[in-house]
Amino acid sequence: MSRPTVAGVARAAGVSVASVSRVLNGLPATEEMVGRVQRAVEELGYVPDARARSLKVGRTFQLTLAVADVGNPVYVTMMRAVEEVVSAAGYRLVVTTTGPDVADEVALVRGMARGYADGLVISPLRVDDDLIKSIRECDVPVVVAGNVPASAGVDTIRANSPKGMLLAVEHLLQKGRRRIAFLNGPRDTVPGTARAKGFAEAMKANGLRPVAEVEAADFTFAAGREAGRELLSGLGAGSNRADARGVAPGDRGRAGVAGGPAAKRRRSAPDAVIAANDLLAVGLMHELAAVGLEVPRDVAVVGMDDSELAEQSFPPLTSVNLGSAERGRRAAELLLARIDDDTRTPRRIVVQPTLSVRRSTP
Amino acid sequence: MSRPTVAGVARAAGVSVASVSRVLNGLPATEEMVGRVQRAVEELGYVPDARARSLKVGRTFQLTLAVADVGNPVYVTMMRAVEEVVSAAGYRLVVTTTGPDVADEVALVRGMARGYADGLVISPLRVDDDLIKSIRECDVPVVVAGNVPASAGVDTIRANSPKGMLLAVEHLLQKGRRRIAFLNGPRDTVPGTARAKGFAEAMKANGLRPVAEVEAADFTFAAGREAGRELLSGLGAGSNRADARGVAPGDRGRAGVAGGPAAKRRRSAPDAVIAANDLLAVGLMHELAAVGLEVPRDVAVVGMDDSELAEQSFPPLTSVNLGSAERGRRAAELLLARIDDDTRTPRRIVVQPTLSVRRSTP
DNA sequence: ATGAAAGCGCTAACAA
DNA sequence: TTGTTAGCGCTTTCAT
Repeated sequence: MSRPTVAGVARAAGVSVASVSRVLNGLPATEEMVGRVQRAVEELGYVPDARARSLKVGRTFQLTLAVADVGNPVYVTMMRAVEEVVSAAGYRLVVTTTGPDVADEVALVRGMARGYADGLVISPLRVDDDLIKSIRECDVPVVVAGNVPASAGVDTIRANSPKGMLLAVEHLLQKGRRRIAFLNGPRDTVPGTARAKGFAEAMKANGLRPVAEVEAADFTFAAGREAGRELLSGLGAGSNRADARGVAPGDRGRAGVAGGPAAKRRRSAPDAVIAANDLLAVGLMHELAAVGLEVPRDVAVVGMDDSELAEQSFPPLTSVNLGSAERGRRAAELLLARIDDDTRTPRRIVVQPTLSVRRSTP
Repeated sequence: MSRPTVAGVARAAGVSVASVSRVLNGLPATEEMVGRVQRAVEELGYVPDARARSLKVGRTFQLTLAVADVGNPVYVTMMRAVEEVVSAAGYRLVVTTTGPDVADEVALVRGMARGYADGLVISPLRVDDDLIKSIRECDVPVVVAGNVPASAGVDTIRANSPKGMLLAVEHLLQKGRRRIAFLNGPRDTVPGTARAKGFAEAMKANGLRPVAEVEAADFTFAAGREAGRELLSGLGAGSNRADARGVAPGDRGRAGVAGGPAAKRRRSAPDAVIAANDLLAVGLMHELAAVGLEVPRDVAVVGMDDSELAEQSFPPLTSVNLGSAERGRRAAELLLARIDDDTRTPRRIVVQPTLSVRRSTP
């Protein structure tokens, strides 16, 4: 025997399907009616079909969160925040992965028109006109957690990368580090662009010139290692190494400050690296260890995202908190608000960063 | 104007709705018919409604993967594997989080009857009769990635924890470590039970008695730190510290280690710890560092799951690979097979572990 | 307060 | 090959 339907329940209860539906939806009915229906429901183990219901009422009570890579811990933070808000509002949250290609993102947004969910929060890694077009044409509300032009006319919530970079640079400066290098992710991504720009500005504002800049192939640990290797091999980074254990714990071992023939080399060796996210930073730290450089003594490292990984890494990673939790929360709120009223003018919210100082900086 | 439907397309193309449906589903039609329909579809930007379609055909072409905690990197591995298999089979994968309570899991399984997806892979943290009952009664196929009794009559795929523990213990033994402690997760969970049992057996088989056993409140980093602290404070673990370079900078001054009945302490101080998963292991390593113990010199650490975190941690973590990727892959295959044929007898697959040796063991 | 019936958008008989 | 039509399971008028 197949799954019971309203009709089955109605038959079992000896009432009409309309009455069953009413009782199920808490609309007015007599005590007795409620009792009969509930008994029948119980007895048959009836569970209403969400597809049929949503076909009729035009809503699924599901919301989708689309992220590029479930392995990136920043999305974990965001997911948790989104989940909390949407479930409090009575929605189910489903998470899907897009992968790194913009084509996948476009396909996902287009697919939303099929009625899988009542709304979408998307955190796109790459953005192009196709994607913006698909978002604008999407029948269900979309909130972008990331940077898209205002002309797109869509609700967005984004981080303030330049400000975050400023926080990182100034923190390092305050700790006496001036030979700052930058380990970026792919520059053709939204965060990659924003962070490159932010880094350049922050350095300039402080009268500094970057010691080195490398671009990882992805925002992943593996890519971070590889790019870290490149960063270290291209420069005389090894010259930072303090003379091993002869150095007292308090001494930050700024070897090479004194002049000498190695001046040129020394000049180009970073005493600090800012990484565009925590995964890259951790990958870099592995490479630093591999060539015998100690963090933070020889090289200070600052990550971005302040994800769970920053806390878990060793040494714990100083990281720019770009407000992933708040972005997630507010993205969800924006989405709920737009579902509620589709005519409101699109909002563009910027979340301000803070710096979580840990032991990877002196 | 609202979203176009088959009727709209049919009108625009001057054909019947049935013809539209046929063309869309690739059923035989004349060149001209295909052309007309496709033109109309293009023009109107028509996208078929998945809800209506699935209401009619009885399938959603979506599969659900339910995990307890998106922050646990072992699920990342599993997710990736499941995703790969199901998307190759033409299904969308949606991921949902259950949280740690069995009630949430039961609610999720019951909810599947509402038709959200054509199948479910669930990796339950806690299992009780209610959950098993709900799985057995579930109208859509369910595959359990975890340990449920054979009597449940459900497809399962699980790890071989005892074997994994044996691998860990024997590896440590081979490296000359005999004072082995165990950092478990909550024992009222499926993995917690399995690993406690496995650890006890593995130790016994090698004629060893555990130096200490502690139970973390959750399978999380924070709980790992806390339980790690407990483990270290309850024992004279600090006595392991090689004298080496004097006092390390991170030394938190383990007062009371010197003097007193050191012999007793030393006997009970572990020279190796096996943690029930990677997050716990990493949490522990932070606590070890905090009391000035070096890994692996003073204490060797073995994690379980061989997740991305094992590779990312510092030092990289030796970890028992319980086959999360393979479990994910085969769980997905099992699910697809059952969707294909609901009458096949339930299979119970056990995946064999391997050991990924890294630098946290000597 | 309850019941009969229309219809959400689609597919699959069945008819032509 | 194409069109007509009956539902999939549900909610919601509109009568009663």
